[in-house]
Amino acid sequence: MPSAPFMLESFPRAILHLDGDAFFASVEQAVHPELKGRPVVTGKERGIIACASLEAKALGIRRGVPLFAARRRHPELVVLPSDYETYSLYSRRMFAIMRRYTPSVEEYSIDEGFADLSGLRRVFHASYQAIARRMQADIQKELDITAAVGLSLSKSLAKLASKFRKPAGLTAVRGRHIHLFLQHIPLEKVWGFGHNTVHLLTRYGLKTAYDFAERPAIWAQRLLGKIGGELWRELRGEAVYPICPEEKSAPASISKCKTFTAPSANREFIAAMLIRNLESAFIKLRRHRLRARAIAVILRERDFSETGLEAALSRATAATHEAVPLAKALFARVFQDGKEYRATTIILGKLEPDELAQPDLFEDRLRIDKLAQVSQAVDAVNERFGKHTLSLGSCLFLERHRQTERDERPVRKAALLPGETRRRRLAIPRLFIKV
DNA sequence: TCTGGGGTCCTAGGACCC
DNA sequence: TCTGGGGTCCTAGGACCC
Repeated sequence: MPSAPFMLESFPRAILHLDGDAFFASVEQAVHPELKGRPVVTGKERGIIACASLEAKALGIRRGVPLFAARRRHPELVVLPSDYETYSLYSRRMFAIMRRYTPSVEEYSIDEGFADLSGLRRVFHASYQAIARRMQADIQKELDITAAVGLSLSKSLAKLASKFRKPAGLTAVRGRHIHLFLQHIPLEKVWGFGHNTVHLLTRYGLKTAYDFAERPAIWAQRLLGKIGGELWRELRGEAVYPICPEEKSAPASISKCKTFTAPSANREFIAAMLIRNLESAFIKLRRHRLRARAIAVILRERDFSETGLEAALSRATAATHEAVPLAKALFARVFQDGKEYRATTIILGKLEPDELAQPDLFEDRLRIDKLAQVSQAVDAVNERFGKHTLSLGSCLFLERHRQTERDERPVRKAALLPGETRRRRLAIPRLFIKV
């Protein structure tokens, strides 16, 4: 296949993508060294593998697989519940190490980040690869976990490069080698090409990322819209997507979804599950010091099809009780008798900072203040004694269905560095309040 | 691969207004 | 109460990500 380097008009950048290897499982092994060398998976609490250690991956175990299936074939698996507090602690430490080299670090997810190294060769008297290697070495030495790194001219290319040699690899793709690199990359590996897009591109006879990048720009743009045009440029080495070093901004929406193991047609039960989701979502909303102006209710049927409705609240609120009537009304319109459902979802949307909320002259101040106080008191109790210790009377129904499960977490926790904090939880019986 | 949970962004089309 | 063209806002739904 004839191929020539892609010509770049803008000044090339040095973008690094760092990806923690089997992050959750590796952190567990770092905190519990006795688990090293053993096949470890996390996700016990959901019954689905959230992360598989390198040893587990070697056995063919992948994330998303039901635990019982993996366990049946591999009884030696070490199955752990997720411990997000510790994972995010390690995540913060990992990004802190990256930021020693440049402030231009983007925390893309808990285990992945980007950094813009452009112009740093002179500062460090080292090549970009050498800087990347130091970063990797720091992480391995200080955190006892490994990370794969990709280095190239755009985020999309750097992300492809970091996946090229895993675990712990370093792959640099120079401008003049992009066209060769892309010939090894199947379409589905490209960040932003999902199932549907790959299927569409395949119908046009494309197989690799190179096939896509080698088409005319206008073709990509017309076929795949804005994203298509952007990815086309990114894959040719133009840094279209900037590194966003800003703190993760407030979320645009907060959702809570819960699947019940056996699909159910029981209206009362499903409604109770939904209100439980609503509570969880509002707890998270208040933790972010936000108010919601809209809520959506979605029900997932046995066949995985979904129906839902969204509606605006009469005012932005952070009090669960204010949203209950609307949630129930939406539920009544979405729910169909006789249909079996397997999951409920609540989405809080149109979020705004809590402190901006202006009281409306005609509102019932007393009632609103009271409800706000109730929510605050509930949060305080739950914060101290565990989520859902106090919940709405509407959830009482769930108590009859609740299965008691105890976590068998290993007792040891990661040691904290000065200035780091961790929240503690206490288990006490659940209470219910009726409003 | 029979499928968990939490997000973001884009686009088309309708409602409504001049 | 016949009708062009354009703008904005909103919602539903698709697609994708980790």
